[in-house]
Amino acid sequence: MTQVRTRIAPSPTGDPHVGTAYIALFNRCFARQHGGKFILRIEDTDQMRSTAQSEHDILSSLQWLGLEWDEGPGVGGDFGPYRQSERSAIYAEHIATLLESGNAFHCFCSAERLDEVRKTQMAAKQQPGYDGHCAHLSKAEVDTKLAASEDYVIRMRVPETGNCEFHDMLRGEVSIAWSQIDMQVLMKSDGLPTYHFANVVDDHLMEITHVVRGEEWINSVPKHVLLYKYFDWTPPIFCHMPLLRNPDKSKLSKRKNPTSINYYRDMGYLPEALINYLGMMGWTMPNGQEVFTLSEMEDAFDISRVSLGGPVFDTEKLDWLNGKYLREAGSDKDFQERLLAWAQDSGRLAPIIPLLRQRVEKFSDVAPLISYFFSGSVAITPESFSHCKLAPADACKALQFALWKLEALSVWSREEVESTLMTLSQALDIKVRDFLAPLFVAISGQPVSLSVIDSIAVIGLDLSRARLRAAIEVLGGISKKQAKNLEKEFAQLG
RNA sequence: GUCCCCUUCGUCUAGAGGCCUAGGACACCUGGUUUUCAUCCAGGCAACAGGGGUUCGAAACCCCUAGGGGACGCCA
Repeated sequence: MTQVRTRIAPSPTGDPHVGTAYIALFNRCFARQHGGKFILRIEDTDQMRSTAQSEHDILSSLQWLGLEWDEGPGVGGDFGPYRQSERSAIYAEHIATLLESGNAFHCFCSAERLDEVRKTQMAAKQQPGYDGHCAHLSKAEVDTKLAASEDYVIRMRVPETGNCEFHDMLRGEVSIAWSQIDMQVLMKSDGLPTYHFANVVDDHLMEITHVVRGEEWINSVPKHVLLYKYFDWTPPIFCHMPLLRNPDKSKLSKRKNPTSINYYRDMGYLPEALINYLGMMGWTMPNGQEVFTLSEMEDAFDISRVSLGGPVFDTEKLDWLNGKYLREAGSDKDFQERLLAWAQDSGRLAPIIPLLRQRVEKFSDVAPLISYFFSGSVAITPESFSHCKLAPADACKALQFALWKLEALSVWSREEVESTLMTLSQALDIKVRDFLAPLFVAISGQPVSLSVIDSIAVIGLDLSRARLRAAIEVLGGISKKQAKNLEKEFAQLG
């Protein structure tokens, strides 16, 4: 019997997401349970959005959670490179095969034309998709266009009739009509592969036996099995996990919930508690045990015990669980060490020392001044803002705009935070002092504190976002309608 | 809109046709312990989406309806 090999394939385009950790956990447990290997592959084929920072954060947060990989970046292995941006030659070679066999074709359509087509189809209430415009160009026509160096992509051919039937480990037989499947782009005009193509090629070459991933992929399985067929490869076994949900049951998203693993780390959750909690999303130990370690989960793992209803990622139970670990696991000494490590390693202490020194006369003055750096939320009421010059509605707007600006920062530094907020206060034509007043309250819970700009820089986007949102709520919140108007106004600010 | 997936307490879930008067955990409520609070302990509230079948027997199997979610990109 061949060795089980599973993988997690994150795309380094943002914060390390708890959903990534969730899927990584199940992949790892499945592999370990079968004495197999768990592989990490970086899917950085989106040149525009992939960043080294994001890749670094994702890798280190998986490590923080204890989800180390057997093969992948930093570890090596016999199937590398494990970064798709370093595998271009492989994709070029494989796309040539498909072009030769006629299973893929050049497409010279412009983005504008495709938009147009899609719009027309939508208006006619048809299934949106590529209309096959370039599917039947003659070899001569293609050569002429290539010689004229026209931009092109490469698309796959798809059967027009019949159904694609495949097996899912958890859901059994699934059938999707080929007519539902678009002539997917495999190679983009920048010469890089799309997810669908790179994913299939890499999973095959890396000898992945089981693809365990989120339910969101289930509709693209036909594209993938078709590619396996075109290459005459055996497809892996598919297993689609339920998606983590917001309390309103929609797919877990940072707009509605903290989704960054960094947020949970900064809030002072223990990695083993977070892992334990993720392990109870859609899964239970055969003996019903609720508190368990990663290695206990790996030993007892049984993928057929996954339940398919999308679990709500609701932090109440996580809080209880984390408290239980804090109270019951380890000695008082361990607790002390972990607490100190958390405060120090979070990078929050060192940068505030210079600010702090100017304001204290004795060490005993320190604790009240810095408590908000080490808090999750700060206690505020509408009255906390009563000294602000801005009316509550304007303060709301200022806070929301500030949040959006901060979220858009590509580099997180004191200087960036400062210039962003200064520019924003000018754009809004509000005195800096008045503009910053509600921010002081939102971030520190007090009208006066250490520099709010430094504070934001130090506590980071995740915690800042949580506090700004909380403050907006306290000030009366923003309705959906208002949000739309604000978005418009914000866009005009430039 | 089209297609696909899903549906047990508010939330996470147990449940593989009779062991189900549907079990556990979180949250909530009540009581006990505790100088307060928290912890801890004991108890309580609370669910099989609806309708049809199949079967001696359905939370479980099948069908329909409803509800929820996802996908429909030169993003992954």
